[in-house]
Amino acid sequence: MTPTSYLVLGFVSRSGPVTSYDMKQLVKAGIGKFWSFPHSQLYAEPERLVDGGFLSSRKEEGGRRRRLYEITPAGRTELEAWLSEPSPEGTELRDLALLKLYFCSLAPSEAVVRVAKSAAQLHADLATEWAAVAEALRASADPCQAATLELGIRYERAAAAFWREIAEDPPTST
Amino acid sequence: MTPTSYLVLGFVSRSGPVTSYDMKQLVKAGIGKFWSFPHSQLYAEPERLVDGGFLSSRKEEGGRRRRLYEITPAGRTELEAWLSEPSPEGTELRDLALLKLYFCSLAPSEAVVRVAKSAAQLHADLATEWAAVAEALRASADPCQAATLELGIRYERAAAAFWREIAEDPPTST
DNA sequence: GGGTACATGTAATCAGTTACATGATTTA
DNA sequence: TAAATCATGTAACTGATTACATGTACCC
Repeated sequence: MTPTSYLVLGFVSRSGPVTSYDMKQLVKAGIGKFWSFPHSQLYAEPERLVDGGFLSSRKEEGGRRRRLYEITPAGRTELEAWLSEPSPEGTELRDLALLKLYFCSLAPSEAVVRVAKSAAQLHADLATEWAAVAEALRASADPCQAATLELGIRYERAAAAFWREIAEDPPTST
Repeated sequence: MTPTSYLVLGFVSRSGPVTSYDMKQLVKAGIGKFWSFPHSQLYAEPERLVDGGFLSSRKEEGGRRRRLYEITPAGRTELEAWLSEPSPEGTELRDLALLKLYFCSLAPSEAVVRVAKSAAQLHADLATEWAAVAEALRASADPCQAATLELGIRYERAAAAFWREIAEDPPTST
């Protein structure tokens, strides 16, 4: 079971019979803001879960003949067990700008400033964008999704501040 | 070119002739704290870069006959171009605990509290651990590496605080 | 001198990425 | 009715993960 497996199990369990395209939309509207899941995986992964007995699938008769997925008892058991057990892994913070900063001693300080300014702008924009999304979620729907976005927003704000500091006083300048 | 490519290019450029094992150690000491690179990639990727003309390799004669890598002019050009251009991608925040929180409406609130408490402890521990590493780096060596870790530390502190709040007032309780 | 941990890789599998391709709806 | 966009997948490739395997140094 990969993270994608649990993502799919969660969507199917929460949103009833869904298609891969539905999940693609759900990703785009929420978790996908900071953890990207390519849509081809949202087509491939449910098939694996059907093979494993965690989902059942059926095809629409008319129209687009889409594949609809539903969770099985085994799938529900698996998901609930996973949700209940602590995660000891910590966070992967994958950021190419940060990797560039890591090697900034190899670059001229103008380059570092350029990268830092662009990152500061980006993270500031993302923070405001997500804040709007979270606001909408909080009002209408699931507080769990809103809470998840909240950590993302806090990260984006911290990142924006951090990159502004780097742009002002790049580590190579000393 | 993948992120791993640039990681390897950066290490080889910064630390002169290095072996894959050296890079494994470098990862472990720094960037690997929040972005994991499995050691098998640190063996595979340099070979790809040699094929592409970005690195040269030679074998030690005596002893362990290890493979040592050095950067070529083409490799240096590639690395410097990459370092100088802004990164528009943003950060991937991959965290299984956060994914669990995203689906917390499917779990009993005791489970959410359990996961949140464990995550709070974990992130608090990581924050103090990295702070020590960053302190050592700041004193002896490269301020760029220390700066990079700094964002990691801020994230860990924010995450620890966030999860404490979740544990106290889980979203499902309402 | 036997065990343990460090060091150095390889191999097999599988997931993830990118690109391609086509059918169905809407809109101009 | 043609164009554009939304919807729904498939295929090829390649990188990442996991597991295996063996050699070397150190320490008890």
